[in-house]
Amino acid sequence: MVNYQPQVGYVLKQAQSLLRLRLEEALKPLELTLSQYSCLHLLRREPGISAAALARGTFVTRQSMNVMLQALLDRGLVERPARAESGRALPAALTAAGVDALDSAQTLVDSVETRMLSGMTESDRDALARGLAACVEALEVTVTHAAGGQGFW
Amino acid sequence: MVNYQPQVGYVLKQAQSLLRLRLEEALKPLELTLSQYSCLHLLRREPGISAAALARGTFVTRQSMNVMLQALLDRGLVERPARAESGRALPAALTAAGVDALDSAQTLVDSVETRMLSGMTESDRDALARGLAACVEALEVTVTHAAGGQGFW
DNA sequence: TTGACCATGTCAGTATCCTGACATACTGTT
DNA sequence: AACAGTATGTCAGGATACTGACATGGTCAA
Repeated sequence: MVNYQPQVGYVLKQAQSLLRLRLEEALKPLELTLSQYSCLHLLRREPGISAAALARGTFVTRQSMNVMLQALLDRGLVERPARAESGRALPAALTAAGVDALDSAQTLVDSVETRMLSGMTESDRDALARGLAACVEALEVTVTHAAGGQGFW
Repeated sequence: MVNYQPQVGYVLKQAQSLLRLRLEEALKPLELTLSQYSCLHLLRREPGISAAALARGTFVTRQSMNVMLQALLDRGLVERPARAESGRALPAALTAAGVDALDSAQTLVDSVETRMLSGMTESDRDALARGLAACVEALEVTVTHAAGGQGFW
């Protein structure tokens, strides 16, 4: 075998697929999808964020994010003014019910992630996180804009 | 900050999203989806494989795989008998055109992966691959069945 | 042989996400 | 002030993947 690079791409896809599956399973009792959880999580971290910024932070288009936000609005987990005070961006924020739902979800998500990282040493986890971060950096074209993506997980 | 675990999950999602994006961009000139490439790749590695097995190896359902296979059949990249000689499984295989398309795609995919892993040492790449493999193992419930998923990337 | 069990292929319906397009509001340059 | 450029929200349409269900074919135990 000449190069091992292909293995990394496949294992990356495999790990993310499996993690997504387990997280969806864990969140199912709460009637939350993984994307919705990501949205709520980012909303707690950055209250008043716009839908477009939410979309960038959760790796979906702003169109998809607005559909998702509408569902969360209908369920009373998120609130957003009908009109912006200044500019076009409509600042979204969690409601009290949204905070409660996120708290419940966070426990389940943390449990899955802890399971995923069990059996690894602290330095192993650091190496993994740094390796993945290096991949992201290498795949980014515009480094300037990328700096806006603050880790919120 | 108490625990770093959440960071790993987020960066994992970020890396996979970005890799997927770059691969889709790279494959676009060939009119191939990343899922279609994965399908062709696995078909070369395991000729005569069933659609259900293809689905497991590419992390989609067998229903989705059959739709994808139909498209590849229509384009003449894959061939599959109308009836099985024994059992229900219909063995699929690449056509000559399919091999050509895969060869072209492989070059593009390898280039993206090489870019992703650039700037990392050999031991960094090994650590990354081993860390991801450990995550997969920890998230699997049935280890016996999982052994069927041979890396084919 | 009979029956339960499992894997595969397939059909139907649904959900989610995407691309393309347009109008609106700010920003910076001329 | 006027203009191009950028960012946001939104509407419309299509592509892709999923869940649920059913029939078929093979396997294994009673």
